Amino acid sequence: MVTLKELAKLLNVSISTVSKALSDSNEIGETTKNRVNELARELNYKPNRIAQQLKSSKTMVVGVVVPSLMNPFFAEVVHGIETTLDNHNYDMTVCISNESLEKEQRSFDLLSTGSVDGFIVAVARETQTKHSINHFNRVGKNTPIVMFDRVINDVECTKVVVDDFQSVYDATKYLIQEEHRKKILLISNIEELSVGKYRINGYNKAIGESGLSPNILKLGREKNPRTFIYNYLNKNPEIDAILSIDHITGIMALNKSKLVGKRIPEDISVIGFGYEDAKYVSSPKISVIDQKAFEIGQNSAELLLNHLGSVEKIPHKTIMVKSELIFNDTTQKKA
Amino acid sequence: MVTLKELAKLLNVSISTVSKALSDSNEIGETTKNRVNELARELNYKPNRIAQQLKSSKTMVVGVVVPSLMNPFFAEVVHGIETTLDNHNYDMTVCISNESLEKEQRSFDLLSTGSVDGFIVAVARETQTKHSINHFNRVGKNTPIVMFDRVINDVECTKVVVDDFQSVYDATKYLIQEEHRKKILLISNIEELSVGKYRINGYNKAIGESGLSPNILKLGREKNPRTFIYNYLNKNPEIDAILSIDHITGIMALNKSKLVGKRIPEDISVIGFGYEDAKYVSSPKISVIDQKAFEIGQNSAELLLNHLGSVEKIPHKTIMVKSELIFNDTTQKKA
DNA sequence: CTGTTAGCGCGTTCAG
DNA sequence: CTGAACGCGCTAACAG
Repeated sequence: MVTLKELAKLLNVSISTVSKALSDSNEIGETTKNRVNELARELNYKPNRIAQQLKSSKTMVVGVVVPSLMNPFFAEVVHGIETTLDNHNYDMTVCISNESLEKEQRSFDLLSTGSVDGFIVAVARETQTKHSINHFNRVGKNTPIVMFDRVINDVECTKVVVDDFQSVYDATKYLIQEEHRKKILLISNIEELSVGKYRINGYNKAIGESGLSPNILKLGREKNPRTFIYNYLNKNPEIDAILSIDHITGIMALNKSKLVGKRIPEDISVIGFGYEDAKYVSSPKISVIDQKAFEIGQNSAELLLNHLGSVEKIPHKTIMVKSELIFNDTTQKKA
Repeated sequence: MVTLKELAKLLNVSISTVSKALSDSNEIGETTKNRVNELARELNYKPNRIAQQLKSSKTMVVGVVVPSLMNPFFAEVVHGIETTLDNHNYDMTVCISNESLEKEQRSFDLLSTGSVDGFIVAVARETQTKHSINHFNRVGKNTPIVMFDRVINDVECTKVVVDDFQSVYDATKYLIQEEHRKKILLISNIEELSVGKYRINGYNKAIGESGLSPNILKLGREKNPRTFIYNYLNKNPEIDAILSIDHITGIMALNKSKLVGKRIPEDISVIGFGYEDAKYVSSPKISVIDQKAFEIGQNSAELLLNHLGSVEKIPHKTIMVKSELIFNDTTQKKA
């Protein structure tokens, strides 16, 4: 790596002259600037970012800590984050917590020692169930944190949440009022997460308001979710609508509905959750509550950059990204 | 952020004494060590990584440049990379090229100026079609590069490739010899990528050896691939097996086969490509050529770490990660 | 217009 | 056993 020092030596000028010349300071004469710039280009000089970071105590790097990248929702959020960060010349260090509290803590503690200017995080399952928040508070004192989707209310920081309650409430209402469904099954494998609870609450409220009775199938970490769903549908043929609150069980339920001989959407409506791409792998194309993952990522990054850009402390706020009920071919109303 | 200097001041000792005490140097007396360690813990002292990096000219960070994270194959590879890096206390900076040459170049040039110790990359589509390799050579002189999956032969670096040709050849042979299929359709949306071409070659060789005639459906960037597939299957009812060489069209074809009234796997066998999780969203569970994406990531990271760990130059090599034909429920042979 | 000096935070000689 | 001094590469205040 060629450094300022080398350039200075070769040109018989001082280091700071070179530095100033390269940053086009008006303290330096045209001729010297030209000499410097030419040699720099010739030798392909690039300032060492680490040294700049040490000097400025800014890294232009954001730490992104997510539970998984194999979950398409998180993958898309990260894509949104990257897009916005790139527009502002920031890089991102990605850590995958694997839903582990310990890993999440380690990532925060390591990166917070100068490696990043801020964090964007969706907290791990274990962190949420154990309600462990020390690492956030420890780090958050010096480094801004933005939480998205999986947030912890007790941590004071900026948050980007999904309208979990409302979106499921609305979808349930739709099934009741527009499609006149009577036996609506809610299906889930994330009932222990905060977002899962909000979504279930939305369902329960809508069901309660209509005098119907709830049917909830909680799969959790069930080993054979598909068999489980199949058996349930077989034993409960009166089910006339299925609403999934995660990105996978909706498609499973759709497939199993066909197997038990239901016509879709005539006999049974299906609404999935999470991301629009689900329609590519489902048949018929599944209708979904689209969480707008990309936007969530963009918003998270923008809010963080606001904090990084301003000198004084900005008050923390919580913004909500509205989901959209997208009608494809598993509901009676079509696109 | 608390620094060595602050600790030194509070304890009335010199900075270097604190530094040595914290690294448990035997130059320092027990009592001093204890005093230092206690205060350090109390004030939650953590060494500034940027300063360490500048000093050591090692960052313990790897740059990972991939075309996309929404493609589950790349998401899983990145997961594998992260797992291995984490075991060795490395972090990763992830850049998404979005298949753009310009973005890929920018990532390489920026990160190579001290930010990372090495790179792992799957080259962008545009880079591959334009065969632009200057940025790799420029950076590769000082910083080791590992390419995976989408590699460029002319660049001298370590490579991790998939047995694209062989895996598709074997799967085709299987369909011919074990299942006695006569009209095997190859379906693809990546025929312009190098890996796509290798896979098609594997198919053609197996077909040719058996005296059958090839049937290839190239979807490219087709807007309505599903309709396209449906129409094709309708017009060609003699098709008795489908082999997809990407991670998505196999599931589409499976769904459409059911729609045209085929029994699976009695009337028609389906083999998908890419990742085993595909079975969760397909019904019946799709049989696949599993690319071992996680292993590819692990291997890439390990090879890079070898280079980073050794002082002298290690010769570049190319390793191949073997895929596995996984039998689920869309082939006559079952798991 | 150019150079000297200092310092970001750390680790590591070398002197005492 | 402890401290002073230096340098990693860069920027910026301050002299000249």
